[in-house]
Amino acid sequence: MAKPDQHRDHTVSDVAREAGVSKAQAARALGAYGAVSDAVRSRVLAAAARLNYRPNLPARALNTGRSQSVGVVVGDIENPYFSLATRGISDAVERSGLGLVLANTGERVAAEQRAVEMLMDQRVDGLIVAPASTTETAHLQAVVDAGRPLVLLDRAVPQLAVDAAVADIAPATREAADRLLSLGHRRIGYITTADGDDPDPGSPAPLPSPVAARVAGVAAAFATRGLTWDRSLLRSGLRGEARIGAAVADLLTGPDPATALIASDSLIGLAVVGALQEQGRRIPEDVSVLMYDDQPWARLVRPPITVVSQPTYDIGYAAGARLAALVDGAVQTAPLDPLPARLVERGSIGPVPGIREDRAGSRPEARVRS
Amino acid sequence: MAKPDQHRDHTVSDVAREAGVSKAQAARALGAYGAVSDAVRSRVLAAAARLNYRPNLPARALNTGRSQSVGVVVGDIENPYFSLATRGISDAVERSGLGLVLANTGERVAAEQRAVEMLMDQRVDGLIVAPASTTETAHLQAVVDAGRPLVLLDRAVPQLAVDAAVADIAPATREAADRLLSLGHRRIGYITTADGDDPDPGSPAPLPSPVAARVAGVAAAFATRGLTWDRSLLRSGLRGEARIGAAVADLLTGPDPATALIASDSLIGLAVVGALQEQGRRIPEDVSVLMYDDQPWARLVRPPITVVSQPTYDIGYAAGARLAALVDGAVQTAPLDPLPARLVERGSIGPVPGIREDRAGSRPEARVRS
DNA sequence: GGCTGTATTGAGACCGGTCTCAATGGGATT
DNA sequence: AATCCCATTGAGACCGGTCTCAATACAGCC
Repeated sequence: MAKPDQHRDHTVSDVAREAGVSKAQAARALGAYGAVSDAVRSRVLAAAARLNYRPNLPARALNTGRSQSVGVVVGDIENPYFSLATRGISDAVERSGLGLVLANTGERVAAEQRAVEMLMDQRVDGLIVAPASTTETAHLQAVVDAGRPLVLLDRAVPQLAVDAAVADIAPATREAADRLLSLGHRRIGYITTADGDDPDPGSPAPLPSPVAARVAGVAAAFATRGLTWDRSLLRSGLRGEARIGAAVADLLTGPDPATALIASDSLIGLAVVGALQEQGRRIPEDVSVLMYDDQPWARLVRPPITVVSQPTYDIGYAAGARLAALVDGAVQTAPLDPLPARLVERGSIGPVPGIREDRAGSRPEARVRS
Repeated sequence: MAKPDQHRDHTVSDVAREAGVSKAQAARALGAYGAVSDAVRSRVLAAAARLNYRPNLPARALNTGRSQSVGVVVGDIENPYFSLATRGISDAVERSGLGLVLANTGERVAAEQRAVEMLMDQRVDGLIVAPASTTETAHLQAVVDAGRPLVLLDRAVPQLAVDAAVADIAPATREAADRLLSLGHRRIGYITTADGDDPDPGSPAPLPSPVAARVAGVAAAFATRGLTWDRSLLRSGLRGEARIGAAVADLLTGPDPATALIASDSLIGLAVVGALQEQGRRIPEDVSVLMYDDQPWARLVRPPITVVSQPTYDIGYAAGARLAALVDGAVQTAPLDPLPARLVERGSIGPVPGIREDRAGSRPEARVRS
């Protein structure tokens, strides 16, 4: 029954023979390049259809050096931020007939380096990368040096002169922090998965740029009021619900606990809200909560979560569109401008609970682990 | 400044010359195939390192016919189900050193056909597809005929003799429906994005298999009690929050409204819960809600949502692992067995509101459009 | 020591396209 | 009608690997 599929699909030469023209002419007609007369073109195309000819893309890639596809390197496709951005990228590059090669790094720099290398070996026409590190970027510089278009996603890298599709989160962050300050909050905790706690106080924190920008925004809001944000309330490098829950518990206990928490992305927000529920803390009566990324569920929970909303799809789309343009040979155009983020106020932030003196009872410490 | 990057990266021949061996031997050492003495191998590898040699993957793909990558075709990467499954796939195939080429179809068959064709042209080593249609599968049959490994994701196709990584949702569905029945519900609405309402009553509905299985499970639960599920409560082909909201409103009005709603995936669940909140219906007092896929937010909303939970990541991982095995030349092994789904009861389902006679007041029809 | 068998080696064809370059041919120019 | 031009055509090199095959080398054997 199963004949030993000896049928080896047809090649340009087969089509040429079938159409009665030279291989070169057939190739030109099929590849839509060079000069071909209408008569020859239609005969070749007809022959190709008759034989059900399909081009061998690797062969084409071999001698053009381009593969009609772009690489996308993200930290975690499972993160709604990246999956939505990827959708935007996909929609954008598809319009240019480009395919998508995806690589997941788990936010590990080593994996990112391998992925980028592999994609370059594959001769992708361009690369979109959400860099895991702001400092270890030699592999990205190598992409630039090799002359391949590169667009960064979500995170800019100062020392890299390439386009970056990012949101302008500083203003909305400052606005959000200011809102918390006007509600009386002074102890504001910030929780992020990103690495880069600065062990040497005084040295600039090597946090990924968007996180750094957010943290800076918070600090700026304090500074505007002549106050100083207590940087010890920044918790970074937190992976997994358990560790985030522990950080939440930790931030809310002790002599001078946080009264508001900022979650650096929706995955963290999920863990924070879950931990608070589990620990019996009420939002916003006991703790105010602010989150980055406006996921659909944010307005369904009770109370709905106040968020800094980013146009994630659009950011991905912008990255894809710009990369497609560069692949098409656009000369260096104006840099991509950051897309606006905005504060969406919902019910999860409220006035600071009580005054320091009479806080007993409003913070049910015993209810941990319901 | 920008020197005309004339440097054309090094090839096997360059390495061979540098190592003082023949091109053939260098290629064998670099490609890790054929017979090479230790002495030659180490000299070649050293030379390669010195020149910073990188293989040209398209060239390799050209004459091996394999590209060290697999294609993944999903309906919508933005859907948490697919992004999580994709993560599983990615983790699984990465262990075999395979890359991932992603294609988004928007659940459109035509786009799926184009994507599959393109991936085949690219000579991917295998394909994972979540087919948009159960009936239009000629392009998938073509993959099989071409001898490329194919694994279906989430949805099986009866007439296609290939592996499928799916969840066994029928039992959990029957259990869920039975639970609703025992709570007194008789009017159960089912809402899905999938196409395939059967216009000809009597003809088998061409719903994608998992949806068909779920619908069948509901009907079976009714049948077990000697009842019949009113199929007019099935709403399919619903894309976009607006249309889902309208369907919800529609199902809940009229002489014999639904008292429970089943959302076929988490995106729909989101829209349903949102619509209910907006329309001023209380869960579960006015309407019971059941959803497929246990997203993290399901237990954070008030009340937490009762779900049929699928091991989505594992399904993706299983698909990826099986495909990798097939790519490695595994002979047809035992079919993948379905992974278990289970009912997770939370607070979103409750007894049917009142008895038909005195339902006034418990269903606030006027509150629509708050 | 001569013989057979296996491990290495190098030359060169080949994969399926693209592209250079010289040759061909018809139309426009004068 | 002769000349020039330009569009079209075909032959064949080439892209950077893999792989076949004959040649060579070295081992163990009688």
